[in-house]
Amino acid sequence: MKIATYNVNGVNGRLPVLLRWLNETKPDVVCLQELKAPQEKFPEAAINEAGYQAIWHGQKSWNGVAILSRTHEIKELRRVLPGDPEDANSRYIEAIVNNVVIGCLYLPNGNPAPGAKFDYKLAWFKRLQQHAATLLAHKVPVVLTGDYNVMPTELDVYKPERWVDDALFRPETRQAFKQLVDQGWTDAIRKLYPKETIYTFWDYFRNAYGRNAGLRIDHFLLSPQAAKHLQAAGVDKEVRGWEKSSDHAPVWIELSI
DNA sequence: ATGCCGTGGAAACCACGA
Repeated sequence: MKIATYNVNGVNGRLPVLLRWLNETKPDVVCLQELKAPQEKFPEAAINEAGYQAIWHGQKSWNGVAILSRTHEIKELRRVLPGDPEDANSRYIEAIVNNVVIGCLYLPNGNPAPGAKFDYKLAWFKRLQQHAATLLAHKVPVVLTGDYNVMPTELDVYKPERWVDDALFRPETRQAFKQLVDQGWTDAIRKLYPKETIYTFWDYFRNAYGRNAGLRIDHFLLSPQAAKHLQAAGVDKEVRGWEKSSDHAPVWIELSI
């Protein structure tokens, strides 16, 4: 079972790239973030045509998340992260696919920090920790994936010293990610590649992709019941070099399920 | 050190992203 995550940065503007990537790599399940489309503007027909069912939670202009499945039925569990009824951002959607719980998330950026946006990021992180603990307690295969907007360690940043005050790399942010992982989750990429420089995002400008000035911010966290099935993981880095690409590249794992 | 680029939506610029 191949599961992928891709921050598309606009699902309609990105549609040709998304469809080409789906057709070339054919993941079984795909989590999308930053749809940047209201609920009724999701390109469902084109996704279906490509062989995928989909559930999604859209939002005008910003955010928006979706789960696609090629081979198995999608049973939606929720489309809101619990813990704050006031939070109207579409940043979380969760479903069971092939007996695996798939949580698709778009964690807030949090800049500028400090400030209200950073406070929102940390509060969202706390809610995610609480919900993740609930998921772990079920002792079933769970895959929590998406754009975490966190570089967990210095190995995940091309120039760590330049990012120390940034919301994606501040000590509070890294600490929150570590607390989450320490509940018992496995960071799939780091489990298989503990020492390698692996990025999932490159800025649009300053030739960041050409210079490999990247960040690793899109992650797969696996519950123990999922982690024991982990076979492979990687980044479809070449997609970032395609015409009209997102600033993120797709990331994927393969489970023996 | 910096939104220098890119997207969407409103309106011919602005918010936002990381």
